[in-house]
Amino acid sequence: MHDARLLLELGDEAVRRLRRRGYELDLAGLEAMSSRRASAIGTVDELRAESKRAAAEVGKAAKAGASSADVAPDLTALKERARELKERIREAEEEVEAAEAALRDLLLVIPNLPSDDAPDGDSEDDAVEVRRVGEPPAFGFTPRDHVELGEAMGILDFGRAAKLSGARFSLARGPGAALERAIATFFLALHTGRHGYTEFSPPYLVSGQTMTGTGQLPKFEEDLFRTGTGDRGLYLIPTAEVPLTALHADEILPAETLPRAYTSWTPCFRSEAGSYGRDTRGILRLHQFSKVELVRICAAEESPRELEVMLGHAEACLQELGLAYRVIRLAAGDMGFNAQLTYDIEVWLPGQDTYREISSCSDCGTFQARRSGIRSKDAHGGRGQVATLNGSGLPIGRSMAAILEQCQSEDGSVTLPEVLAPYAGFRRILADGTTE
RNA sequence: GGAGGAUUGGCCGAGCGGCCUAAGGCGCACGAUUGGAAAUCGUGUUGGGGCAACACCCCUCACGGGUUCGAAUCCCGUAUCCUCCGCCA
Repeated sequence: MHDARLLLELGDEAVRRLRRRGYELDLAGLEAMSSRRASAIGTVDELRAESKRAAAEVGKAAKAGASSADVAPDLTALKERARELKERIREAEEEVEAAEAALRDLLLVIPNLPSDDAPDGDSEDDAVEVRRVGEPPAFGFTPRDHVELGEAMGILDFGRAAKLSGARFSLARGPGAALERAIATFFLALHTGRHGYTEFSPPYLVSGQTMTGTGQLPKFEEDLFRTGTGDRGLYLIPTAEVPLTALHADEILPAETLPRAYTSWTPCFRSEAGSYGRDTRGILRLHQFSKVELVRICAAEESPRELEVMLGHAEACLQELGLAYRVIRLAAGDMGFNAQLTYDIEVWLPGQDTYREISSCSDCGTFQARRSGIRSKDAHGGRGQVATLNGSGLPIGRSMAAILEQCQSEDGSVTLPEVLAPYAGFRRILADGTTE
């Protein structure tokens, strides 16, 4: 959420930057709502001050009345005046409430300002490639995709997943399930051990308030799974970013404890409304998948640097696995609601003969922190704004797909990256699903 | 699900319907003292908002209502935590 005052200070600059992501800011409307709120608050404050004075007078008069009986009529008049004031305060408060609600409703749907580093455009075609790392493997045969490989080996079973839950679910079996666990554990060990992240095991069901704080609500309700009993409604997290970022909602963090680096391996639930027909094959786009997430909270001015650091941590996953990938910078109009700058990492998928998204690392600046009330305080009591960043480090399913496809042999076996063997307990999955 | 108890500032902890502009302590910051430190002394220290303003004003004692001229204090509701019972992986 934006600070109305900062947005107004930026003025036409804000309009220009938001236009880059296809949002038309009504500056005049914002200005009007903002000053309506300010004047309403001013009115209430004045009336309250007067009311406090009136109450004090009544108190004094009452005390005086205890010693002389003839002040009683005076006292009644004073009380009457105080009562009238209260009436007027009530009316003025209604106006404040209405003005604040109107302003907040507007602010909540304005997306973050894109950084000037984000290229122009509004589609994935407008992204700019930053670098390519690793060589896509050259096969002397036609590489199979992960669905073909996984089903042939009997480690992925889409038919039974559909029987259980319908479309867009997957089921891993035997070495497939072990491989998922191995990948996740490997990523966690890398981030907690080498990159200095603190691991969390958070709730997967969170309140609407938490979803609002991280910006999923009110705009993206249709993307979420909702559950509840009685009148209690909870949402299934679409990513661990939600609980990890909201952890410190309404808290003031000591500046010297920044940056905070958090990681968590959780299931993620997404309705994928609006993606009908896209990526219907395999484990690339599911209603439920698991992911190791990275979240960083830092001083506001550090966020561009922190983004590069976090991107490096996500890239390290692929480098360690020896997988070919590239990094792109998303166009202003193609970024998520909260982001001011986003890098995507795309891994090479031989089965599709293309690079596909495997990680999205975003700098949300102060946008998300303001919305959820995360602040900082230095040793001298000075208050500071904090920035939040989040990135996948990495999703398990897509990582597994990339491993199966990039590490396959002509005989239908898959040789795991060296680093995974200790976690998986085997180094190869043969065509018949046995391991060695 | 049932019965009781609790919720006060960064932390602990007092608090009679008006002098709560919240005692006291701890912690922290700054200063004095010191060769330097400890100890000691002094000062400051909840967080928001209105405003050009560190002036002034308003709000904030879990949250939301109510009673009252006036609520941390009384009443109602909600949330969370604790204890016990029930159920349960």
